[in-house]
Amino acid sequence: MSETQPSVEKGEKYGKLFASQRDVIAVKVSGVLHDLDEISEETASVEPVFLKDREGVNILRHSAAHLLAHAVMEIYPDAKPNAGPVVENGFYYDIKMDPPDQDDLERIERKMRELSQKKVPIVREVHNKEELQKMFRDNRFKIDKIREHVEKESTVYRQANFVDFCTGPHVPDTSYIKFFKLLNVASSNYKGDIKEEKLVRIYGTAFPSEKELKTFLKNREEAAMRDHRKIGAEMDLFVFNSERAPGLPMYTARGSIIRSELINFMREMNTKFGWEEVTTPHLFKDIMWKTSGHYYKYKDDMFLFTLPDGDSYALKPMNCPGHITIYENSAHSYRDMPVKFSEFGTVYRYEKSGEVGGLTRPRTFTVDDGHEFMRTDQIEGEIGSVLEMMKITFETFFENIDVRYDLSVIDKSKPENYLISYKCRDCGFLNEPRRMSSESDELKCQSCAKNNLEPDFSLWDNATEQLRSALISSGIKFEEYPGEAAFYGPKIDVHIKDVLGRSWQLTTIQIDFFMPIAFNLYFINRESQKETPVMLHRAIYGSIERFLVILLENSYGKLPLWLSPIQAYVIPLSNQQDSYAQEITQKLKEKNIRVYLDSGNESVSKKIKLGRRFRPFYFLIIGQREQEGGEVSVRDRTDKIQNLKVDDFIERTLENVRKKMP
RNA sequence: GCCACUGUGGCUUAGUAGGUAGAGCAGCUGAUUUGUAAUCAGCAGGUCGGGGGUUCAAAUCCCUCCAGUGGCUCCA
Repeated sequence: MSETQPSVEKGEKYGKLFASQRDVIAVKVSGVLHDLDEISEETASVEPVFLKDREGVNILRHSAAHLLAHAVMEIYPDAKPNAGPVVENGFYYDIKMDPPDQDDLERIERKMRELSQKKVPIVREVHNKEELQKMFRDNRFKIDKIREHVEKESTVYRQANFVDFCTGPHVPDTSYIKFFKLLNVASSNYKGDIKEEKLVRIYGTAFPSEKELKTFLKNREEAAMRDHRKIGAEMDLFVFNSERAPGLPMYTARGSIIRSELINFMREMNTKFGWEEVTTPHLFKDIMWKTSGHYYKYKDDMFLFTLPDGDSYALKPMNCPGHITIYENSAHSYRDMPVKFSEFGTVYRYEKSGEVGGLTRPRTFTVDDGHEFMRTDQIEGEIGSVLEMMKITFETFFENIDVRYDLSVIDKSKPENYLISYKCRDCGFLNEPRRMSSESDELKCQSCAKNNLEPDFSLWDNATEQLRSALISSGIKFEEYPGEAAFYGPKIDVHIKDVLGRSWQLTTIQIDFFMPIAFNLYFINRESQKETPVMLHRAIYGSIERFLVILLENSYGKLPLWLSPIQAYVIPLSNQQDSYAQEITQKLKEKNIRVYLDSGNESVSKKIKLGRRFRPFYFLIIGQREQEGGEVSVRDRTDKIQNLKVDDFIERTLENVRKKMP
C-alpha cells in the first residue's frame, strides 16, 4: 500500500494531483482528512479519498447536512442551526426553528436540489476565535461550541451566504451532493438536556450514486414490512389493546407457543449450567424496594399502590430481591457456593408514555433472569460460564447477526449516581456503600461523624476488571462505555439491531457487590466467619419479548420448524378428503406436531394464499392420490413440493424438531 | 415526560370548499368439490379514539383528554 505515494510541496493545494479526478473529494495526509483546496504547509504525501469510500460517503453526508442547513436558512432566515453530524445511513441537522410539516420538508428538499444544481463552491476559511464569535454572535449554539472547542483559531465553511462553524472536510461544491433525500422530522433537546431548548432534527441521507440511494430507500420500505408489530399481527402472535392495557401485550395461543419454546430451551440450558429454577411473586411491599435501593432511583417508574389498610406495595420491576429473599432463608457454606437461581420472571415497569413501543419497550416483560451468589474467587469463571450460555444461545437462534458487546462502566465524575463506598479522609474509615443522590442528609462519616468523605472505587474497579478479563479471555471484542453501568455495578451488555436499525439490549451480565451488603447477605467461610458474597445478575435473552422481536424481524417470521406455531398447515383438496385429513391431523397432534386443519370450502390456491401469513413450516395438501397412497403432499418453505408417506413425514419432522433444524 | 405526526367496522383503506359514511379482505349463508399465492352470489358488521365547543348541519373546523408512530430524555 504505502509504496510511492504522490506528494505535494509546501504551498500547493492538497488536491493538486487529483484535479482531473472528480471522484476524488478529499485527501488523507498522515491519517488526517483534508479538503482538496487546503494549502499544504509542508511537503507531504497525500492519499486520495474517493466519493465511494467509507470516508468519502461520510464527507458527502456531512456536506449534505450543511446543504440542508443552507436550504433551511434560505427559506427561514431566523432559524438557528446547531449541529449536523453524520450518522449511520445518513445525517441529521438540529436546528432551532418552527417544526416543519411535510410540505415544508418538501420545500426544503427542493431548495437543496436547487442549490445543488447551482454548483455553489464550498470554501474553507480560517478565522481566529474573536472573529468566529463575531460571525456567529446571533447563534448561541455555535458560540457555545466556539467557546468550548476553539483555542486560537478554527475553520468555517462558506457556501454562498451560508456559513457554518465546522472543521470539515467537505466536498468542493454543492453539485457533488446529488443523490439525497430528507427522511423525517423529529425533535431533540440541545445537548441532549431535557431542560434545554427544543430543536428540530431533520434526518436525511445521501449516497454517491442514484442506485445506492434507491436501494437504500427500497430497503427502508421493506424493513417496515419486517417490523415485528406487523409480522406479529399477521401471524396472530400477540395482541395490543391500547385502551385497556397500554404497553401491556397479550400473547395469543400461537404467540405463547413461541414463548414456551424459548423458555424450554433456556430451562434446559439453565439445568446444564447449574441454575436452579425458583418462583417469586409479582409484587412485594415497598420496604423491599427501599432496601434494594430501587425505590429511590426508580419509584416514578414503578407501579406503586397503597391498600386501604395503609400498606404499600409495588409490582416487581426486577427479580433480584425475590431471589435474595430465598437465598437469605437458609444458611450457606462456602462449599455450597455458588448458589444460582433462575426464573422466567415477569416484571413491570412504568415506562413513560413516549417511551413505550411494541414489544421492544413494553410495560411488562419476562426476563430469563438469574441471580448468582458466589465467592470472589469464583467471579471470573462464572462470568465465563454465562458468556458460554450466551454463545450457545446465539448460535442456536441466529446464523449471522450483527452483535455488539459493551462493557458498561461507572462514570467516576458522577459518583452520586451509583452505590459507592466512601472513605473518610480524616479517620480513614470505609463507610458502607450508598448513593449520594438518594440521601437527603449530608453525608457524614459513620465513625468520626465528619463530612470529609471521598468515594472509594475499589469494589467497582475490581468488578470492572473481572468483567473485562472474562471478555478478553472469551475472545470477545467489546467497547467500554463510561456512565452506562447500573447503579449497583458494571455490566456486560449485548446489543442487537432491529429491522429499523435501532439497537436493543438483549443479554446482560452484571457484577454487584452492593446488593449483598444492602441485604446483609453472607455465607460461612473456611474460617467459620460470615463473609459477604458477590452477586451476579444475568439474562441471556434479556427479555423474551425483545428476543422475539429480533427473531421475528430477522427471519421475517419464517421461524425454524421447532419454533413455528404452525408446523403443518393441512389443506384437504375437497371435502371428500375431510375425514382423511382429520385422521392425519389427529395423528400429527398425537405426535406433538403443531398442526392446523383448514377444512373450508375454498380452493387449494386460495387456502395457501390465505394461510401464508401464518408462516406455517409446511403446507400439507391432501387429495385423492394422497389418500389412496397413505401420503401427504408436502410443500416446504422454499415452495418445493414432495410427496411423502405420512409416517415418513412424521418421523422426519420430529427428527428436525429434535435437532432444532433451521 | 418533551416535540411532531397519526387515530374511519377484525385487518387494509376511500371520503378537504363541513350536508348524518363507501370499498376490498376476513366473517356468516348459499352455490361450487376444487391439485398447490384468492370460484361465484348474497348477508351482516361502523355512535368515523373519548369528551367538550363552533354551526341549521362535523369523520371533516376549534379545544381537551387518551392511544399509536418517529425522534429526544430515560431504560434498574
